Amino acid sequence: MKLSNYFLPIIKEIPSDAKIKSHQLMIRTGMIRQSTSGIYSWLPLGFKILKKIENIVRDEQNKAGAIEMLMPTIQSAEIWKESGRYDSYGQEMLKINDRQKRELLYGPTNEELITQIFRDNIKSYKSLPLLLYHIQWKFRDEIRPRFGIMRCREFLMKDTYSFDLNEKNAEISYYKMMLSYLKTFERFNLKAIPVKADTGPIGGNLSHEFIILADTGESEIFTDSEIFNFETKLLEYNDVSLKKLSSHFSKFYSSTSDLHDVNKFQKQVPKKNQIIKKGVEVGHIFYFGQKYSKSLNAIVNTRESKSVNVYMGSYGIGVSRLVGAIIEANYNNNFMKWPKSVTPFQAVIINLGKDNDTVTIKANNLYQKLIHNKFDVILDDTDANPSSKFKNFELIGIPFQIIVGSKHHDDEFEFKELGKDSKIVNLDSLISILKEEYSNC
RNA sequence: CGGGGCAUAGCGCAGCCUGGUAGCGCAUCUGGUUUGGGACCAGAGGGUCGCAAGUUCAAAUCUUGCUGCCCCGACCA
Repeated sequence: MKLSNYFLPIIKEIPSDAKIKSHQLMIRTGMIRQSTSGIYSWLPLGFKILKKIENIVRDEQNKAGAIEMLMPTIQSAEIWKESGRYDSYGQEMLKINDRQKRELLYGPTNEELITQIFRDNIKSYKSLPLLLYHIQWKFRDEIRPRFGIMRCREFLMKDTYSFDLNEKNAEISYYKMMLSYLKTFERFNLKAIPVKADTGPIGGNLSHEFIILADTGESEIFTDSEIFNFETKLLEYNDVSLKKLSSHFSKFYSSTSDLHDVNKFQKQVPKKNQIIKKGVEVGHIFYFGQKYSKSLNAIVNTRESKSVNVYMGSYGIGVSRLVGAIIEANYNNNFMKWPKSVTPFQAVIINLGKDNDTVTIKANNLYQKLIHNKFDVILDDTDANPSSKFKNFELIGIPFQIIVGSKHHDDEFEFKELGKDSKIVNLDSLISILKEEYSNC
């Protein structure tokens, strides 16, 4: 992509409405623009990052054996009346009437709809276990939206639903998702801590929130530093691995403020290990058993020809919120820096030359070479001042810059990783460095 | 939903108290000089001053109502 052809509206001033860093940076770098309170447009840069995050979430869901589908944003009120949540969900639900005065709603979550689909189509234990997910926009009419996309009304969420024949199997599905979540967040270089959580309006009795530590977070967590001593890389989706996982995370104290037990915390966690920090909730998993399968009548036959209401769980990741959470976790005073897995461009070529001079030709040739090698790069081919180019691309946080100016010879390129000193490399090693850096993404 | 604040050019703001031809900075466009850390000169375009009503010879300015947005709180992914 050439910057001159791209849509990247950068703002020099800090927007007065934006109070936290991720919100400010997303506005300034032209990632998002507010449409109305709590509702945002995703401009090309932000959209690209959002999609990259979405794809990683998708990839890890697929690896865990979940199957993707897509349910609509608009749902009928009927099934919500059946489950009893049409009234109990409260004012966060956006209710809509169509021209026939039919009662519709913009889905805040999909337990009812997926359960309806399940009950209408699955009748046998042989179809179980089943993990279905979709990545779809949700709407929750927050009392007070704030912090940009961190607490907004319309947001992109991945939600998975598990269906099992009994409680024991359902627990396996639950821990599969827990493992999948840990692996997912690691791919963003984020440390997400699973903490025991309140089940809220979703209902149920086993639940973890996944919290990313950040001072601007809205959740407070209490945990044991030992909980971090855990390696998910070698764990697979089998009984042995899942058992290891569940025993590790039940061994150590970790709680949100809702369920926090001060005495237990003091007794169970050695002073030096006590962690009390703020964080951003980026995922939430629930096991709720037969809550919806009973109210919505989702029944399968067992091997013994008995009817059983299926045991279910639901598992959410705030995909759009993750964009903000990743920024909150990665910025410093001078710039933010995207993890390589989600960076909007893998590298930026900053051309400091003038029209048609040798520097510009060199920069264009490099651009072609990198495109040819399948790198996703952006070339700053504008005639802005060098200083503003440097500032802007630091702000945007692309991890690697290649600066092409008149200082260096034909086969010398200035290669700079954000936050580090630049070094001079030739074309071949430039390409192999980039290949190496992006080999895991 | 309670409390507070704001609404004037794309963005950030001044003007309002004390009514009298709409301003500044940044951004944009044109021309020129620049080009390794947010450059300079000259010029240009861009506004039903959130909406509606009222007071007045005259309203961005005073009054009333409405709408939108932001902040604090309770609530929540």
